[in-house]
Amino acid sequence: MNYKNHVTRLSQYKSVLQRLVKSGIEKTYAESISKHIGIPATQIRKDFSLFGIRGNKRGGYNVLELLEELKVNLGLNRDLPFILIGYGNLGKALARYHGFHEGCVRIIAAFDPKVGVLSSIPPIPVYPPASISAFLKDNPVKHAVLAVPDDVAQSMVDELYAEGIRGFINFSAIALNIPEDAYVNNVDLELELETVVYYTKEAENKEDKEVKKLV
Amino acid sequence: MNYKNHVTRLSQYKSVLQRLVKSGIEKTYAESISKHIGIPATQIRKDFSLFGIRGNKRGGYNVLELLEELKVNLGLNRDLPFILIGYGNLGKALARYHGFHEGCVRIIAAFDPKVGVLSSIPPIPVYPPASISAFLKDNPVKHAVLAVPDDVAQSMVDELYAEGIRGFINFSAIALNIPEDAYVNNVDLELELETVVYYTKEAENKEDKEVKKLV
DNA sequence: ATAATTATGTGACAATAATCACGACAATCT
DNA sequence: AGATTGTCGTGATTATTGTCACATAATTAT
Ligand SMILES: NC(=O)c1ccc[n+]([C@@H]2O[C@H](COP(=O)([O-])OP(=O)(O)OC[C@H]3O[C@@H](n4cnc5c(N)ncnc54)[C@H](O)[C@@H]3O)[C@@H](O)[C@H]2O)c1
Ligand SMILES: NC(=O)c1ccc[n+]([C@@H]2O[C@H](COP(=O)([O-])OP(=O)(O)OC[C@H]3O[C@@H](n4cnc5c(N)ncnc54)[C@H](O)[C@@H]3O)[C@@H](O)[C@H]2O)c1
Repeated sequence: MNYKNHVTRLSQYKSVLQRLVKSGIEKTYAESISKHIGIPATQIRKDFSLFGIRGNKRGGYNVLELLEELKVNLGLNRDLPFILIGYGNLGKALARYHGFHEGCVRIIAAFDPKVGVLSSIPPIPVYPPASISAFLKDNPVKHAVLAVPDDVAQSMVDELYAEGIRGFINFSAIALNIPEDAYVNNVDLELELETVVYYTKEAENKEDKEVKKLV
Repeated sequence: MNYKNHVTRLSQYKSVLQRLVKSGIEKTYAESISKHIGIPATQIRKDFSLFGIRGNKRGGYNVLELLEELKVNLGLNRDLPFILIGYGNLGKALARYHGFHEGCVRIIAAFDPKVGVLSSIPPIPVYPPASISAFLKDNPVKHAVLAVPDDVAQSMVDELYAEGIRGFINFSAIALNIPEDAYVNNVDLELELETVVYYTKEAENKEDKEVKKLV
């Protein structure tokens, strides 16, 4: 199966652990985490091993401790403000999402030219893009979510990089050029829908083949 | 680097090709596709080779033909209606996104209990969940986007599977159980933001190391 | 005490994926 | 026509990733 990569998996583990904490569970096991997310227990242990996370022989893992170690390894054990560029369809959805507040990630402000003046009506304040520079001088943010139209994405990255942003989540479909010391995560939602079509077709074909075999 | 997998890449190639078509470009080369998305040209050729896509020796690829072949291989050369379950923050964003209409993927209806009666005001009609079954009897849809709260996701999958849906895009954070002949693509947006934090930290550390080396 | 049980942790192995090196061959040039 | 160039296509090679088997430690049972 496709478990993506070790960092993604670490984040998935963290997500499960957060839910365990919420339900008041104190101890867990590789095997039971596996049941939650469908990643083999041995893979989970291997990942932990890789990151130097250790449990108790025969005793599994203390939920709170494990969660803390996962956070440390992911760099999520600190305040993590994000800014949001583009308060359109997708930007609004992200801004209004309350799940983030339970995690470590917080969107603290959005920027969109549609807003003439600064406004604090939505869950987060929305400012005109011209004020990004000033905002970042007061708020040491390192991460930005780009939910702007494809054709302005690159120029926004350039500007944001110049202002000190080093981590980007890019929802536009175009590839962005950035310096070595920054990181972009491209999230292409259209692609996410399309690949499902492929794999669904695959499943169909497999069935066909099996049917053929039986004949 | 992390180019995800061959299917994802195929979809990326398709996306570039669509843009080339729009700009009226007729011929392209592995090397120029590479420039657009940052995937090495040899990887691109290897992928094409794997899927039996062939170009012209020294002549590159005919854009329209290549696009068509990519679509065929991805299973996107046909009508691909999706239904959307959950018309909340994220559901609305997806429903209102116009990029889909230019591609092959179309969301034709949404279902949400907040709508008491059927309504056609938004870009797509939104119906109460009780009418899913009836709707699918009239419309042979195979794919669904799940943008519902975490705690109802599994029960919706069960219901949708029973009604014939075989491909799912799941935006909730919990893993879904499905039969072998169906496919779920989990898209966890919180995780997408979090992993950026990790990689940004990595870049920082790398810098630190280099600084150390110089000292 | 000793044995049995149940997890963890990790090195060895297997599978998968990416890169490289180079041959084939069509187009263009001389 | 023959040489040259540019691009493709792919087998061989290397790197990455996942799986497995089993040694190890803690706990429980006898
Ligand atoms: N909405 C979706 O479901 C969806 C799906 C796939 C991809 N995407 C991609 O996500 C991105 C955003 O999509 P959307 O649907 O939210 O688009 P949208 O048009 O609704 O929103 C874009 C927003 O960006 C703002 N904007 C424009 N220039 C700006 C600038 N320089 N600085 C700050 N803000 C600026 C616009 O005013 C607008 O509000 C696009 O690249 C789109 O291709 C969206
Ligand atoms: N919005 C985001 O940015 C974001 C980010 C990360 C994850 N998510 C995840 O995406 C999912 C949706 O998030 P959201 O922000 O859109 O939530 P939301 O609460 O705004 O929307 C959920 C919608 O689902 C509807 N719903 C409830 N039960 C239903 C049912 N049985 N059938 C059909 N519809 C039903 C609700 O009426 C609501 O409109 C959640 O699982 C959330 O964790 C969202």
